Amino acid sequence: MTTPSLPVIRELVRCYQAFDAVAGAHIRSMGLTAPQFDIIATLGNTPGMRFKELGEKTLCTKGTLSGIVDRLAEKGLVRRVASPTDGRSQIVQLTAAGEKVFAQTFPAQIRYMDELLAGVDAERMSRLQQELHYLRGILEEKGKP
Amino acid sequence: MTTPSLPVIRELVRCYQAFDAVAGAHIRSMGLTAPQFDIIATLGNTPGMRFKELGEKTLCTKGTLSGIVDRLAEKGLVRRVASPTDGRSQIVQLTAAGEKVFAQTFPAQIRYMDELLAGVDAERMSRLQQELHYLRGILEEKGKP
DNA sequence: ACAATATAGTTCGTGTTAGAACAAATGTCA
DNA sequence: TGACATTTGTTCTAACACGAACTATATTGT
Repeated sequence: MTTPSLPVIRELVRCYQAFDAVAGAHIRSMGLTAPQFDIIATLGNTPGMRFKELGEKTLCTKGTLSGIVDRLAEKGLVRRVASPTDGRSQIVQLTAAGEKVFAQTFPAQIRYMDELLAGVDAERMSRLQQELHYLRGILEEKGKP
Repeated sequence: MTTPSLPVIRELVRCYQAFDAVAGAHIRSMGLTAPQFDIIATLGNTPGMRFKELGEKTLCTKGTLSGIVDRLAEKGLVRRVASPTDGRSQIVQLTAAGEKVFAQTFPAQIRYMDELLAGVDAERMSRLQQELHYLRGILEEKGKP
C-alpha cells in the first residue's frame, strides 16, 4: 500500500486550479476580482446580511472580508448599514449600482459555466458531485475534532 | 434544465477548500506555509531545477515564485545557483538545512493525508480520481483556446 | 446592578497571488 | 554580423488571506 491518497488529492487540487483559472479569468474580464464577485453574488437577491453571516457563506475570515467590502464600498457597489438591533453589527447590502452589476455578471457567469460543462452528461455530473460530497464530509470531519 | 453545472462546481470548490484548510493547518503546524512546503516538496530528491521548471511544476507565476524563494533563501532552506549553460537561468536547490526540513515534513504530510483518507475504499478513490481527471480535461481544454 | 465573559468588526503584520513593466542574456534570420 | 524578437528572472502594484491584537457592544452569572 503506497500512499493511496496522493493521486486523488493531486487531481482534486489540479482540477480546482483549472476551474479557478477559467472562472477567474471570466470574472476579471467583467471588471471584478473573484472574491468581489463572490460577495456580490452572495448579496444578490437578499435584503443584505450581517458581516458574520456573509463571512460564513463566502468562507473568508472577517479580517479579509473587511478589506473586500471596503473596496466594494469605494466602488459604490455595496453599503454598510448599522444594525437596528445590535450595536456591534453592520449590515452589508448592495447599492443600486451593485444590483446592476449583480444582474449583469451573475447570470453571465452561470451561463459561462454551463457552456463550459455542456459536454458532460448528467449522470457523470451527478456521480462526481456525490463523490466530492462524500470526500468533503471526511475532510471536514477530521478538520474539526 | 436549470444550470446543471453549478452543483458540481460548488462541491468542487468546497471540497478543495476543506482539503486546503486541513492540509494547510498541518503544514503551518510544521513551521511552513503551504506554498513554501510545495516548493520544498518539489525540490526534494532532485539536484535542483531552474526557476522556469519550478514554476511550471508548482503552478505559480514567476513573480510569485521569486518572493517565495526569497523567503526560503532567507530561512536558509534554499539556494540560488547560476546556471553554467545559460546566463539568464538560476538553479534553485535545497540546502542541507532544506533537505532536513524536507525529510521531516514531506513524509509526515503524506502520512497525515493517508490517515485522513484511511476510511475511503480504494474503488471509490480510483473512481473519484478518474472523474476529476475527466473534468479537469474539459476545464483545461476550454481554458486555452 | 455589575463584574466577567463573549461576540462583531477593524486594524496590523506577514505571506501569497496575478499581471505588467523591466533588464540581461540568448536566439533567429536576413 | 547585426537588428529584432524571445526567454529568464526581478521588481512593482493592487488585492487577497490568515491570525492576532484591539475596540465597542452584548450577554451572563451571581
